[in-house]
Amino acid sequence: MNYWLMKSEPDVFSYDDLVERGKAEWDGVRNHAAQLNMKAMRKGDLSIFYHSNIGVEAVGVMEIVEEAAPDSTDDTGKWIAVHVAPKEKLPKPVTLKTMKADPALSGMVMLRQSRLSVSPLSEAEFRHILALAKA
DNA sequence: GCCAACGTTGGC
DNA sequence: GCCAACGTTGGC
Repeated sequence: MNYWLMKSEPDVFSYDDLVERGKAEWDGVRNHAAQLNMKAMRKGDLSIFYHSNIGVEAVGVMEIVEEAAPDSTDDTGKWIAVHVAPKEKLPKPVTLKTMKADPALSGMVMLRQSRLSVSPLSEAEFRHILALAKA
């Protein structure tokens, strides 16, 4: 099982929107590195849902429920998307500031490449973020 | 609103 | 194939 972190601007699509919908296509990703990460996702993988721009914090956990398939918002046929479903809302959001300040998370890909919208997490990083959310 | 990081485009 | 110009993302 692998772990991921995916970003969305909450005024466009928030974790609560995902909860309301129950299941959603993670579409609109137009970056090759992020696409490669999505192609590597397997059913059952878990991902942190992160709110960029507004909030700037990890807010929930979601599960990959369908692996890479053509992005329905793309008419060139070049881009893929996965489907996700909400798993757990974090009891307390974990802010970017907190993650940056935590030595246990210093290797996080997202911290090193802030513009990458879909990035991998190690199992230790994933568990650590959950622990921070419950502290 | 500004700016840094970085991806893409296009001229050569 | 290089690199300058430009656009976008995302934090502050």
